[in-house]
Amino acid sequence: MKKRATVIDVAALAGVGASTVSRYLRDVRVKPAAAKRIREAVETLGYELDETARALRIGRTRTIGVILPKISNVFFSQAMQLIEEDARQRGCTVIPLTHQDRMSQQQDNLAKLRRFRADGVIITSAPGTVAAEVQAALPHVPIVAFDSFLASDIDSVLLRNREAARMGTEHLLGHGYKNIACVTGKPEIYSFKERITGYKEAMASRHLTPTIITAQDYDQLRFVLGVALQGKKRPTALLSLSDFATLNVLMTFRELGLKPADRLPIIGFDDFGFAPLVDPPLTVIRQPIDTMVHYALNMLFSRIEGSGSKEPQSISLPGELICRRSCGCS
Amino acid sequence: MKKRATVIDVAALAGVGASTVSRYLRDVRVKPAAAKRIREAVETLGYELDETARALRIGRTRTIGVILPKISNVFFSQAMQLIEEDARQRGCTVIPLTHQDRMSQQQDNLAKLRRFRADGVIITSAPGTVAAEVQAALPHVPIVAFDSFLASDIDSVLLRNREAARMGTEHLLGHGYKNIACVTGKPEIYSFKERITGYKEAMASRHLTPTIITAQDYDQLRFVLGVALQGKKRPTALLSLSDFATLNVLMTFRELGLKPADRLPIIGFDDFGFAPLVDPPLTVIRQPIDTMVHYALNMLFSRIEGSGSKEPQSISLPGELICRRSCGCS
DNA sequence: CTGTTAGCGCGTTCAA
DNA sequence: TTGAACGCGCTAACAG
Repeated sequence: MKKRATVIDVAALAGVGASTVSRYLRDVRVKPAAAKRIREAVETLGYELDETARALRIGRTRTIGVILPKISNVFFSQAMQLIEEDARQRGCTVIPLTHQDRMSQQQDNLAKLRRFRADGVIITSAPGTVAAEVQAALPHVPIVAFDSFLASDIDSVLLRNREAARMGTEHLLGHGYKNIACVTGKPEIYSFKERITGYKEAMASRHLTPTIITAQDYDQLRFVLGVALQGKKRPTALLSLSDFATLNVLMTFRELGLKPADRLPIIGFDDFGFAPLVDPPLTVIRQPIDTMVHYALNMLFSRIEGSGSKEPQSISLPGELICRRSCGCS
Repeated sequence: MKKRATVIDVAALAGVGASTVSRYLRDVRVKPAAAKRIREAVETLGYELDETARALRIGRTRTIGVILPKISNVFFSQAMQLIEEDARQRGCTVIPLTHQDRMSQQQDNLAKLRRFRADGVIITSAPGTVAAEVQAALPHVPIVAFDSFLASDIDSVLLRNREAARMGTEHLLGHGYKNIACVTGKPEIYSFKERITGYKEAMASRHLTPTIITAQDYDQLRFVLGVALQGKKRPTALLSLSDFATLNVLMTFRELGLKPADRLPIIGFDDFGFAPLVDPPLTVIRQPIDTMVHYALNMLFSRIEGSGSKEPQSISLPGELICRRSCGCS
């Protein structure tokens, strides 16, 4: 079991000093003859840079942390995929950490990133998060909030949640539905809160009373939905704030034995593979995930590289209404 | 901008030696009085261990790499979620690296894990992978193959793919369908290859001719499917080897304007949220993802801790047929 | 049980 | 341009 080669071994074999090897590895000018010998030495020894040693020395780990509620979720798994690809192209690795909407777990995540000296972090914060605490937990580490907002002095990129929810609600109103209910899990989550506001705004503009159907967990949500859909003042259309909420609505339709024709018109958030395949095909509000990730990483890396120590900015992108038939359009 | 505290700072403030602090941090016995002073010093200085320095010193990073085709995929995103949770409980962090079924990208991933000194790796290898190369790329690093097989001397955990595909096919045969076609993307992927074999075995046992409907990318698959479903000798039932393939089959049904009643009976792999909601509800073969992840991490960590330097083992778990209606069951 | 000391592998002075 | 020497923050060996 021979040990792995170090710069010193390479230096010895190439007949140069260790620092010359170091320079060569970092693309600093080195005399061509030396460079050639070093290259050969690296080759024969199978030398490979040790990132942990480099990290200790220069204080940068080439690692970014991603704190999010859950990876197994269409929206976040797509975001993670894009983040990983982007980070890879920049020579960085990604550390995903989930908090499952629990503050204590988010604190653990922050502490872990501190110990691992992440160069930057992207965070979709848990409900109840205090911006200052996050800031304090990661001193001098660039942070960008993703799909959530922390404070005006922290970069963020998100969907124009209120506007998107208003758009969806108004589309339904345009079809003549009045008694539109809004269904969502965990209404204390930032983006849901915003969407609820947008929905209420749209309802208020027509002097209609908003109805929020919600529950802490999804089993309970299904129960509440069942009750609401069979009640006397049952809604005539639904705005669902997430793919998961939509799934539960459709499950409830099914459990209630509602035929496609008898199902309530519905618009959901997030476009996912099976949206066109349910009956009737689902009208959704799509989030521009790729653009969101793109902006988020650009902002993060420009902070990390210190190049742009400009004003913190908050980028918000519009949702796109993808009309299929569940909203009442033909 | 004050610098972060180090063990030395803590030691000085507590009036002890640096190694005592180190011992305290690692839960090695320290005199209670000293422990108390150290605890206070840590508190007032806001000291936090530097994992990069520790990693350099002890040669372990408390990090495991996960190489997989793509995160945005129901199966893998669920697996990643479970891996992250499990690793967190063991005090480790996870580095996900995707290869998108490309060998060159997989090589890059392996090299990256080598530079970052990952303590272990879980890999769903790209088609064409040579076990020895992976082995050589990560000398002395425990590896476990997940949802793929590398070599008999490398731990692995996978679905009993052949058996599962046979079971699905036989279920369809039991309903009286003869001309069953198997649809899949990238048939060179390990688990698909195995499933194809299982399908063929089942067909052969009844002296029936197998038909594989496949294509390199999914747009093309949809085209091929369209042709196959309208041809003269069109199949009377379908076995779909992945959720993504199933999605494309259903899309094709839709593009062809087939009414639910006219759709071919189908059994798919992977149970996903919307499976019960398509029309007719989808019969699927569920993979026990949680159990698979559980075994994989147990094996990996027992190698990392060196406790069990026992024989390499290959664990294979049965799939579960979840009968809904798309298979012809009522 | 504790403190002192010597590196882990690298990048970075600084003098040559 | 280059090499020697030092130190990033931590743990392990050793002597007390």
